[in-house]
Amino acid sequence: MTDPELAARAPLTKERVLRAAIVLADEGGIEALTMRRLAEALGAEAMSLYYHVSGKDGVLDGIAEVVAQEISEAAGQIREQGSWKATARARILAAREVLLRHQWAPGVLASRSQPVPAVLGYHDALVGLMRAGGLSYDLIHHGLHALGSRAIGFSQELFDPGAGPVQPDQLTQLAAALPHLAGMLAEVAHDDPESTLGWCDDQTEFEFGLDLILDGLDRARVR
Amino acid sequence: MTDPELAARAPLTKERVLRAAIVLADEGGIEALTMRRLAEALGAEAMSLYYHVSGKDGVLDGIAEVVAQEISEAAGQIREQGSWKATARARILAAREVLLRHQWAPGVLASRSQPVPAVLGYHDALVGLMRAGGLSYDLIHHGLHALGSRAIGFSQELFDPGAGPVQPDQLTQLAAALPHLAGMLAEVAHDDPESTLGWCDDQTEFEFGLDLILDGLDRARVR
DNA sequence: ACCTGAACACCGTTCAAGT
DNA sequence: ACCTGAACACCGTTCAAGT
Repeated sequence: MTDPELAARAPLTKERVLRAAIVLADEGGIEALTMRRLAEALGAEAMSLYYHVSGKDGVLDGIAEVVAQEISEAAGQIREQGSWKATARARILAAREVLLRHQWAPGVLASRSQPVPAVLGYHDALVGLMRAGGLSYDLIHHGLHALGSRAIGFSQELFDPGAGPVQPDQLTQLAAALPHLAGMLAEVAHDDPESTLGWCDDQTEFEFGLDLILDGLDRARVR
Repeated sequence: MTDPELAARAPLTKERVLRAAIVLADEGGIEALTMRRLAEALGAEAMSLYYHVSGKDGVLDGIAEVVAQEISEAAGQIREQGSWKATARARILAAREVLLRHQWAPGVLASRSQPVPAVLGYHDALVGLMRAGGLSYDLIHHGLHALGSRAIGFSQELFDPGAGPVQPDQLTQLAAALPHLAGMLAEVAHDDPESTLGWCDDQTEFEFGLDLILDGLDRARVR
C-alpha cells in the first residue's frame, strides 16, 4: 500500500483493458491489437489480461460492445425530424461519425459469433422509428438487410479508385485496357478538379447510397 | 528423373500454389490459410513457396486476382437482357454465385493495397453497360460506390438474426429489452413458418437490396 | 533454377506458481 | 483476489545452404 513500486500502476479492470484495446485498434488497425501489446500498453504482462477477459475473443466481444454503445448513444442524441426518413438518415450519419473513429469496428462486429447486445439495441430503435413512420415489419426487415453495415455508417468498398487524383498520362494508359472506367474517370475528375480527396468523396458517396436505399424504402411504403 | 522420390511430387508453380490456397480458404476460412499449411497441402516446405510468390501478401494478391477473374468470366456468360438494369442484375447475381463459393473474397479484395486488375475489368464492363443504358458517368460513379461490395454479390451483415428459427419463449424474453425487434421478428417469422433457413433468406434479401439500388439508379437516369 | 533447415521475432494460451 | 514466468504450439520471414 505504501510501496511505490506497487502503487505505480492502477490495477487492471475489464473497463481499462477494453479502453486500451480500442486505443490500440484506432491507432494501428485491428492487427495492431495483440494480447502482448495490449498488456504492455497497460504496464502489465500478457497473462494478467486473462484474469479480466476471457482471452482475445473476450477482448473483441468487449470492444465491439463498447463501440456499439457509443454508436447507440450518438444516435440517441438525434431528435425527431420531419419524417422517419430524415430521422433515420440523421441517426445513421451520427453513427457514422463514431464509426470513422473506429474503422475496425464493422469487421469486428461481423466476426462475432454471438449478436452484440448494443447493436441489437441500435437496430431496435431503428425498427421502432421505421414502424412509426408507417413501414410494415416485412418492409423494415428487408430494409435492415438492404442497409447491412450501412445502418451503422459503413460501406465496404472493393477498391479505392480515389487513392489519389488521376493523372492525364495514367488515363491514356488506363483507356486501352479499361475504356469505360477511364471515360468515367476523365469526366468525373474534370467535373471536380478541386477535390483534394481525389475524385471520390467518401461522405458524399455514403450519403448518396444511403439516400438511394431510404428513398426506395419510403417509396415501397403503403400510404 | 528416374528417382521415384523426386518424381513423387509435381513441381511447384505459382498457379498450383494459388489453387491450393483457394481450396484452403474455401474449406477452412481465410484464417486456415497459412504459409505452413499451404506448403503442407502441396507436399513442400513453407520456404519453398517464397520462390513462386512474394510472401503471404503475394498469395493474397494472387488468389484475389484468380477469384476476380472467375467472377468476371461468370458475368461475361450473361447475355444482354431487355434493359441495362436487367443485364446488370443478372451479371451481379452470376458474380454472387461465384462469391458464395469463396466467401473470404470480399475481405481479401478490400484488404489489397493495390487495385486487383480483374476487379477493375469487371467494373469496367459494368460501367459500359450502365453508360449504354443511358446513365451519366456521374450517376454511374455514384452508383458504383452505392453498390460497393454488392456489385460482386456480397453484402456485409452486422449480425445474423436468422441463425436459427425464433422460439416463442425467446420472443417473450426479447420483447422486454428489444420490443420493436421482437415485434418485427414475431410477424416475419409467422409469415413464413416453413422457412428452413430461419426467418432470413440471404438470397431474397440480397436481391431486394440490389433491386432497391438498381431501381433507384434507373429512376435517377435522365430520360 | 528450385527447394530446404535452422533460426528469429512474433502470436495466443495453459499451467503452475507467486504475493 | 490478482498477477506473473516459463513453456507450448503456432505464425511469417530471413538467410545461408543444399541439389
